[in-house]
Amino acid sequence: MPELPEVETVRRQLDPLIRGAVVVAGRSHPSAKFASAPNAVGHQFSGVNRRGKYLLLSLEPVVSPGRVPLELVIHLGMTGALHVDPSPPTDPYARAEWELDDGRWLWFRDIRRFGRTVVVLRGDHQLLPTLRDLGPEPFDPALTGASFYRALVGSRRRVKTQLLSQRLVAGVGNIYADEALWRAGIYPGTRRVGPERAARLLSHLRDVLAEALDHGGTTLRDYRTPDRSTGSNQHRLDCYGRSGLPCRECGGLLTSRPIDQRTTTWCPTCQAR
DNA sequence: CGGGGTTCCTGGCCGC
DNA sequence: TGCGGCCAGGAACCCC
Repeated sequence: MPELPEVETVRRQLDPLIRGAVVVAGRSHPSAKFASAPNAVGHQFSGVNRRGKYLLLSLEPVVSPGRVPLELVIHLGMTGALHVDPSPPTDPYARAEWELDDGRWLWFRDIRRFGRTVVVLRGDHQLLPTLRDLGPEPFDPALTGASFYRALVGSRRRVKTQLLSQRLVAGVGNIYADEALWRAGIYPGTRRVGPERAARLLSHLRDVLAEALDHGGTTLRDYRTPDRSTGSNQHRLDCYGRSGLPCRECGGLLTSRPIDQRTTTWCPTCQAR
C-alpha cells in the first residue's frame, strides 16, 4: 500500500529514467481507471513530480500546433508498480503501457486495479477530487503545529480518519497513520486532540515519514520501485501489523480493531482513550 | 457541504 | 488436496 515514502521513492527513480522521452504509442486496460492513458501519445515526459500519493508526470506536446501541456496522473493504489523495460510487457497484470521513442516501454502493473492512470490537461484535477482538495505536503514549512491543530479541530471525525482523509496533510495511509499515532501516544479513535498533542502528532508523523523514506519505503507484499527493488522499512514498524505482539514502549500487547472501517492497531496502555 | 456507507479487485490465507 | 469464504485497503462515488 504505497504511501508518501513509497511514492516518493518511485518518483526519484522514475524521473531520470523517462525525462526527455517521447511517447510514441500507448495501450491500456478498458476500465475507466486506465482508459485515458494512451492520450499521452505525441508528448514528451519533462519531469516526474509528486503530490501526496499521486505521481504527476508532465507531458509537453511535441511540435504539433494546437496541442497543449498534459499531465499523466498515476495513483499506485494498493498493488501498483511502474517499470521501464526494453521490450513491451507480457505480464497479465499490465494495465497501461507506453512505448517510448528510444524503444523502451513504461508500463503500469496493478494486480487489484485499485490504481489509476489518467491523462488530464496540466493541473486540471477535476476528475480526481482527492488530488484537487489535497492538504499540504507534510514537509511544507507552511504546515505548522498550530495550523495542523486548527485543521484538526475543524472536523469532529476521529483523528485517524482525518489523517487518512488527505485533506489535513497529504500522503498518509494506514501504515504511517498507525505508526505516528503510536509514537504520539494518541488513541486513534479520539475525536478531540489538544494543541500540544496535535503538534506532537505532526512532529512524529514527519519523523515516521522521513525515516521510511530513508529506508526506501515499506514493502509488505507488492510494493516495488521501477527497478523492482523493495524497501526495508517493514522491519522497522512499531505498530502497524503488530497486533497481539508486545508494545515496544510498555511491553503490553498491541490490539487491533476496525476504526471507521479501517483496520487499526494501537497500544491500549500507551494510547489510552 | 460534511460525513457516512458502498464499491471496485484479486491473491493469499484459513479452515474443513 | 481442493475449495468456499473472508480479508486487505485508497479513493471515487452516491446519498442524506
